[in-house]
Amino acid sequence: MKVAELIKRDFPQLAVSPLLLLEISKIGVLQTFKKDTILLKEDSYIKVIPLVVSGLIKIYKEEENGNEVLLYYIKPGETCIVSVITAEKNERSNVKGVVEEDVNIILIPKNKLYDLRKKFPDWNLFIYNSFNNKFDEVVDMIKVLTFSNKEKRLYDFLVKKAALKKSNLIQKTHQEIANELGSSREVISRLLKKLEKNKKVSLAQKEIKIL
Amino acid sequence: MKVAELIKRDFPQLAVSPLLLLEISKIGVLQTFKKDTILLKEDSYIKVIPLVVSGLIKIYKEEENGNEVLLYYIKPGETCIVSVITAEKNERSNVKGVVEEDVNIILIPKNKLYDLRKKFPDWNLFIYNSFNNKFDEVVDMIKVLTFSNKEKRLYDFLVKKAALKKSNLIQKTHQEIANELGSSREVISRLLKKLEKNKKVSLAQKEIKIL
DNA sequence: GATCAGTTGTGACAACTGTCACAGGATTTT
DNA sequence: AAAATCCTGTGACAGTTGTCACAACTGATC
Repeated sequence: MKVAELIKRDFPQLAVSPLLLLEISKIGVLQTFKKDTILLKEDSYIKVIPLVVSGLIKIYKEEENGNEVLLYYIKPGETCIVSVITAEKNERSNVKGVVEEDVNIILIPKNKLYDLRKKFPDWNLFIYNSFNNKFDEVVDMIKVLTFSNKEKRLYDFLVKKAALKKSNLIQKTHQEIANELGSSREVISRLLKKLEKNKKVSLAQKEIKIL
Repeated sequence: MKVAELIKRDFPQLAVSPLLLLEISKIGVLQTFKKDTILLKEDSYIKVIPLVVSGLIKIYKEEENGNEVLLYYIKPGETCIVSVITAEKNERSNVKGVVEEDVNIILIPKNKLYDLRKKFPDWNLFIYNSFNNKFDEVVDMIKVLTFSNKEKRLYDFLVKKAALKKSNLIQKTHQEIANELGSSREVISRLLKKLEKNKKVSLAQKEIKIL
């Protein structure tokens, strides 16, 4: 499939302007990455902006001592908003991007951003939208972190992940979940057992089913 | 002082483009608000975008049951990024904005946003910058909420507040601090005592001094 | 200076979370 | 099928946080 068609299918926000669509299909390059590929390291400069066509990318924030928290996922039809903004400011990334499920992404060279921003008001709206969505997500996370316990945080995480995967089966180890939530394996195991007891999930090896 | 001069003084980011400056001084209206004025309610539509000239605005996220958390402050030279984006999307606000210290702000009518975005690339960069800064702040907050205890969160809060006030004296009751951090008064009192014992702060009625 | 409202201090207790220790399943490799 | 490795379950314990109860202090007003 051509880039232009992919865009039409997955980026309805952009579809309003055929001109922008044409531009992106001209400057964008379609590429595939496998699960666990590190697309973006902390402290590195941004060279390309990704538009996700299929698959899932996860964005982490790292702590000095090696800990990390998952901030959010980037799903098809979205771009990595922190990449865009960091690139425009010519700064280094302060988050980490890893492929969660094999992705197809359209890569736009960083040096085209200026043109897009200047020539296509639609591009800005798209960025504003993306920004708004991710901002809402992290603010919601702050709400949960402030007022709820780990059990709710864990359950929210599972439900959101299932929605993104469009499947109620989550294939992750307790350790992986602990890493993404910035907790410890034992705590996650305990809470999952509790959720199982309360008929919220069912458990198997490397597999959690949302009920 | 005229709006144009205020902008020149307080919005160096915008100063690059005399044209944009001129435009804002034409469409902006200078206005003053007293401490505790509610500038923005949750669920209300955005009518104007504020550019803070002096003073301080605080942005809250509310929970269903009445709890709230402080997300960040808006200081001179900054705009309310969520207002801009919410306005562009024609949605209702999902945060609350309150005057923390008497403010002078330049108000820009919402319906001028489209023009600014379309005609002035500088405006977009300004928005991108603001966005980036606030995003960093909330992400940092997530880091602290995930990996640190309330004592660090409290101390970080006090230090940041002092920096914004440009004074090491913070005039707040323990209850007010508890509300802003989404905690309870007793916990804050206890932790402040502990900080005092460790020579990090000194305490008096309605007053905390950072040492 | 007595009263009162608002603010701060503190002990007791329960719930939650992280850590350590170790056992026991499940899967893969040999 | 034995061994090795990875994954999960669980008890014990300590530190943190929220809540309740109540005392004590401060500043303002009468």
